[in-house]
Amino acid sequence: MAPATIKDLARELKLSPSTVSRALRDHPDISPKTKKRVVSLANKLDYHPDSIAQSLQTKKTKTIGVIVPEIKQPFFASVINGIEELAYAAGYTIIVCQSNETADREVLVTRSLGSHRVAGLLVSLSRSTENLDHFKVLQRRGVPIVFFDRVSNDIEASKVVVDDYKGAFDVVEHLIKSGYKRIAHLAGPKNLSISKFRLKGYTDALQQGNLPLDDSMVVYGGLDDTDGIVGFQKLLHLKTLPDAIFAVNDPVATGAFVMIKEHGMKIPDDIAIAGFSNTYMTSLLEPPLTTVEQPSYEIGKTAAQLLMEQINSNYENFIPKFIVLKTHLIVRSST
Amino acid sequence: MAPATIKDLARELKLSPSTVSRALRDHPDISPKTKKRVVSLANKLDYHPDSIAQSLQTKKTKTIGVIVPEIKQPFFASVINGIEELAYAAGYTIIVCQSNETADREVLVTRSLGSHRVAGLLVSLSRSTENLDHFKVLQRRGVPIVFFDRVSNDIEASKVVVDDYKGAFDVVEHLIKSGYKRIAHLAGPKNLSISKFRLKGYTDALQQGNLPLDDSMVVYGGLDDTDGIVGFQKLLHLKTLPDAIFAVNDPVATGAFVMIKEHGMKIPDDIAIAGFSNTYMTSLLEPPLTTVEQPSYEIGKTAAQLLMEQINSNYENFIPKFIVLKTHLIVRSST
DNA sequence: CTGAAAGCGCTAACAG
DNA sequence: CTGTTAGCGCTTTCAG
Repeated sequence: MAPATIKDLARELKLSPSTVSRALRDHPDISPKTKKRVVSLANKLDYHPDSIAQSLQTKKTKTIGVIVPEIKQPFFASVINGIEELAYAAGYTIIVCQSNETADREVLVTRSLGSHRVAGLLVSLSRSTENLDHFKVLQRRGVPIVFFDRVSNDIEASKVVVDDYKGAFDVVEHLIKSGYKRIAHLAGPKNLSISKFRLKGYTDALQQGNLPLDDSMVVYGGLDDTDGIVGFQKLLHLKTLPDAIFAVNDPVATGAFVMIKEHGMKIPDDIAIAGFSNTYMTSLLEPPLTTVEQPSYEIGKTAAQLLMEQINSNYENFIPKFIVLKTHLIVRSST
Repeated sequence: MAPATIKDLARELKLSPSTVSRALRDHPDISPKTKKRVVSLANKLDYHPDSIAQSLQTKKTKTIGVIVPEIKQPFFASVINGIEELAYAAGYTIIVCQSNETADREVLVTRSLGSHRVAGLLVSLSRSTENLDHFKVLQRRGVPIVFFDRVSNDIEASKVVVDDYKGAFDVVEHLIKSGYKRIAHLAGPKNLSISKFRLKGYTDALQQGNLPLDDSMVVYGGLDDTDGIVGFQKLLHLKTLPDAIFAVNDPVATGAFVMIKEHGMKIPDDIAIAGFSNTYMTSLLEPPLTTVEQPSYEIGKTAAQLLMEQINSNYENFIPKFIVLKTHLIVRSST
């Protein structure tokens, strides 16, 4: 059974489609009596406006696109929850896409979202993204974009991040104060903003703590637990082992964590370890992991908030905002 | 800058819009020469078809709606990945919505998806859903729906589940064979299909193992770690404590796990514990958790596959399929 | 207060 | 092989 249309209502009520349309949207021109008749029939026939047709007409949709590297990363799942809460309250639907950490796929989904005429875009960059032209095309069309967590300087747009620098600095400072002297860093992909800031926080904390910088103590890798495993194995080749490790994020920390134990070393006595994000599972490890809390849900809400504002503004002379949310050191017994 | 339309291309090439439209879609009627001209200009102007307009015309969209209770549950995140892979390969976009485990919200997002004229729906029921009319409305409109994991008998549709009964039976049988005599069950919400089957697997395994059924050993709750915490506390009130616990899923098992340790009991010596799903974190617990592997990614792919078939069929005399995927017992040292 | 007419961007007969 | 025409369901002038 085909869904009821405005025409159906009009025919049945002996009104014109335009009148029905106005009545449905509570236009002041329409008499209360007519409105009641229209609304009551609409309910009876279970009428719902065809948002496709609406969009074609108004050139606007009530959907916003979200691009994340991977849904399965708990951090992003939580960000999406934040986005959804706000978007939903504003009557928007979200389309979630994954770049699977590849630039190619990111370009494709961005285009697809553009073709869907999304009202705006919320993006966390894939780890292999270098070129941002695919986003600029949409911006030129007037599609607002807000970046979060993984951002780039090569594009003018509002951005929401956490203070990765300070988060990293705090955790390394904590390690130093706890007496660790040889602190290694399992770093993330070199081109990611989060990797850079966390690395900088690490080096600055070492310097302030008067500890020597040692390039061999920094191992670059990806962001998954397997990268933690590989990274730790590289550290094992050093002449002198580190006495503490700061990993770029929790999954990497977890991978290293497992390897440390497999090598029969005690945490934190033989080697201490800390992560970044405070994903749920870190609290369940034995010993529980020291980490840095990132307000993931807040990031989502804030980014969505900014996007909504931009959508509802006449974006002539729009000034991008750069919002930095606070992190919070969580000390547990792994350090 | 407004995006280029078919009209723009037509004007520039001195062709009619229909010719351009056909050329773009590689229609056999069009001469190779014309096609080339059209395609090359399209690339130059960065033309992409307006999928909104396409949908309005064809009454079809290339989007499929996905409704899950919560994205943040790793099981569902993984299912979504499976769905996405298949949908994406078939040129479909997915709109992911959460019911947040409430029936009200489920009704709202279902309607919204209907209004978006999705080509089909993939659904895992919220835990408070009793009435399925909101889905039946869409089915009557010809929108195919495939249910997965959390399904209901009250609706005729294809369904994809795992063998919850056997999974539960296997794990409880394993507990019995390992010598445990007083096996408790932290059960899920009573009205969920998965709860019922896992409970039945539990009771049947006890019977086959000649162990007495004891209602006080079955504690009903939700599906989160907090439910595991609460559930375990209820078990503590028993005169004789259980020597093993089978939890309806991993989060519940984890909650109980933490409480057991907090009470100073040893796993598995004082009390053994097993979960269901094989989420990643279960392998990291100390001791690692015995659980039942659910092929979450496969569930997503299979459900999407069924949906695609149904979308591409003339659903006159469509016969719903019921697919049961195998589970796999994973024995670790918590039992 | 209501209606008629046009058009959003695209596709699909039907002609030529 | 290409063009003309009509229309998807809705909103929006412009008239009454």
